Amino acid sequence: MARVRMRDVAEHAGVSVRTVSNVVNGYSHVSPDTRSKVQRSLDELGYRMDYLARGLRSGRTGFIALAVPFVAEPYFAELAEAVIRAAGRRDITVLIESTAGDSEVERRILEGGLTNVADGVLLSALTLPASDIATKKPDFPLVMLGEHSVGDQFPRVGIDNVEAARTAVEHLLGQGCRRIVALGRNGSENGRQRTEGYERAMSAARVRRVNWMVVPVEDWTRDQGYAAVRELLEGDGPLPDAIFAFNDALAVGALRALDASGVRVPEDVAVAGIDAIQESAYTHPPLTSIAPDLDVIAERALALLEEQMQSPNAPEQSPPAEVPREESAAPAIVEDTPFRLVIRDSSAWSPKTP
Amino acid sequence: MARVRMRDVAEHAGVSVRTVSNVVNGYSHVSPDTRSKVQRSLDELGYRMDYLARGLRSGRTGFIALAVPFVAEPYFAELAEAVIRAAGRRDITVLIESTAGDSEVERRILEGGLTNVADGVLLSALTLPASDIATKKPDFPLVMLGEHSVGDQFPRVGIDNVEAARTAVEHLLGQGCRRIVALGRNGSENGRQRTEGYERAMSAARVRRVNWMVVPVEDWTRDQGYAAVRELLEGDGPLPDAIFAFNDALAVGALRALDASGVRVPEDVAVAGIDAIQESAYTHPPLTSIAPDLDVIAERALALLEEQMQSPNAPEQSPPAEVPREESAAPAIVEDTPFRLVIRDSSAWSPKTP
DNA sequence: ACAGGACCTTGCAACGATGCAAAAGATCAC
DNA sequence: GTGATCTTTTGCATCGTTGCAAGGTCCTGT
Repeated sequence: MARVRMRDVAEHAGVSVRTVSNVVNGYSHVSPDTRSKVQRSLDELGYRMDYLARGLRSGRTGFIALAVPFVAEPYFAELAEAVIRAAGRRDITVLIESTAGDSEVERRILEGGLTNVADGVLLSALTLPASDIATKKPDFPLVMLGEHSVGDQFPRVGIDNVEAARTAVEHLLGQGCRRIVALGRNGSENGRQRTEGYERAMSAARVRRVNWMVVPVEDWTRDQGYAAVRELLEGDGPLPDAIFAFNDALAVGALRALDASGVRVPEDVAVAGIDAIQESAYTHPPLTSIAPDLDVIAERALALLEEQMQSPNAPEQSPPAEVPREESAAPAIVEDTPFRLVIRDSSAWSPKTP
Repeated sequence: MARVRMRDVAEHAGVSVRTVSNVVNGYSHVSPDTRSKVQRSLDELGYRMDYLARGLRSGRTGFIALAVPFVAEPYFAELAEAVIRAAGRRDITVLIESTAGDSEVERRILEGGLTNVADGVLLSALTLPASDIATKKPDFPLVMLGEHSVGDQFPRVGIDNVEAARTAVEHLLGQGCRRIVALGRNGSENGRQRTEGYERAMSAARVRRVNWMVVPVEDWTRDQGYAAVRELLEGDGPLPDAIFAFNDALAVGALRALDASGVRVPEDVAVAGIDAIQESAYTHPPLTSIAPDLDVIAERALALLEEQMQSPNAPEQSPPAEVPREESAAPAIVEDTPFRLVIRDSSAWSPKTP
């Protein structure tokens, strides 16, 4: 059975191809009679739209692309799930692309590598250096997820990383901890911001600088968290009384290392993370974490994307710019979405179940 | 800057559109002179292929679709990552679709809902009832992942679930466990097979039937594993001495429930799972599990898919079938891929680190 | 000098759908 | 009955690319 095209349906129903198209697209001026006749043929032949062909002609594919560094990282997987849910409510299909944390791939996406196949792009950039972001000005709908890009010339949706980190550290301070390790600084902007949140909280609590401690890692993964804490424990410095991990994956690794060394959590060392991935409710002990509202992030990101997709964009016929157009662009859209502090046993003494 | 088309490049370089196409596609009979001239224009104008248009004309999009029940389930996320890696080696882009475990969506995919946009489909079906699978005969390249479908008329790649389960249970038996609970039966074929593996192992070890125990769940998720074990512990029956969870997510939930109740693992109850998701190396204690080789699965699946994509398929002009074509189809291709038993502390007394 | 190739380049039509605008038919006021 | 208006249906061109096959040009061997 070869592919059924509109032409086939048209012949079967005895109408023109255009009329079939009208029925399929719910055009209003079609007589009920014709509509049902066509619909019957449609069903009978099992017609399915060729989205490629439609996309070619109409410029709309019905797809959006979501680019994340690693699909298998729980946070990104859960984010993807939220985006898929939100897109489903809008009859949009999500195409997920993995950048493998490669800045080359991220650059290619910024330059439009996915625009032919997707109407818009959600990019969760990991490594993209500020310089690249600053110079590019994409001519297609794009929304950045989660990362405060320096220039902020693209719309961005995500939690305020500084505030999130500060909230977590404040909580640990509130539990009486003072020697708090910040685990996870790396080259990323995100890492910088979470470091800043840590410093602000420590500073505000007047913790002596000698007790500050920032431990670098390469990636925000379980094994890096494990290795870093392992090293920390083997060192000869005094033990910290808390670990603030920049994400839950690091925290999971940290918990494992502490457990393996017989360090009690939270009695000896309290632990908190960021992301509140599902896994974090099942660690030993369950992990205190900052929970971004992924559904809100996805919803807002899609709304912003749709806004851009609807605006004519007017790339060519824009009237001669009055202002020389140098950085006179619209003010950056930066949406900070809400987050919650989820307190679990890893930082508190009132046991809870997942 | 509007979209740059081949026509624009052709004009800029002073050649025909077709020649540009030839250069872009690496056609061999192009003079070095022309090639470099075109290449220069290509770069200068920043040309990017419109994959939609190419796909429309040539029938090849360069995409394959991977449909999994839930992107956020670690096993599927890791599987997706493996598929993406394998596809990357072949210059294929993977489009990930989430079926949300909805058999309606799975059916739609089997009927070809993704064929316009993808050259082939990898489907990891969860709920698809045998009846549906049995009656459909897709006219596009399709490979099933992981699930032994009853009819097995589609190529399938994955571990032998019966053997995998048997291996895990044999290991627990080898540790001296006898009252082993199988955790995770549900309506799925996969669940049936893992139950069978459990039963075979128990039977072979001559464990008295009164000690067999199969606990049903709805989904193979952490919370279901937690709830089921919680219930088990609250019941008045004697405690099991081991839990064999049908996947690691269930095992993670089980471990948490045991931990919360103060049951020691593995001293009181040993635990083993299937999948060996990354998370399983970081549980308390680290989880013994069956590790399928995801890279092999992905690699073999793509190879089978490419085989189908290359074969002409000849759906219409096939010579009048000598045999009435009823179920005389080619023998099922079922590739069982290797797996390993990864022994960690949850079932053994020789401590290991992740 | 010329047929036969090999090499390079090109024009045309087509993939399956929709934008556009006009044609055909129906309805109504006067 | 006639034009005006509204509804319903249609034909044609077109989106950006590649398949096909032909048209050149330049060797090569005889």
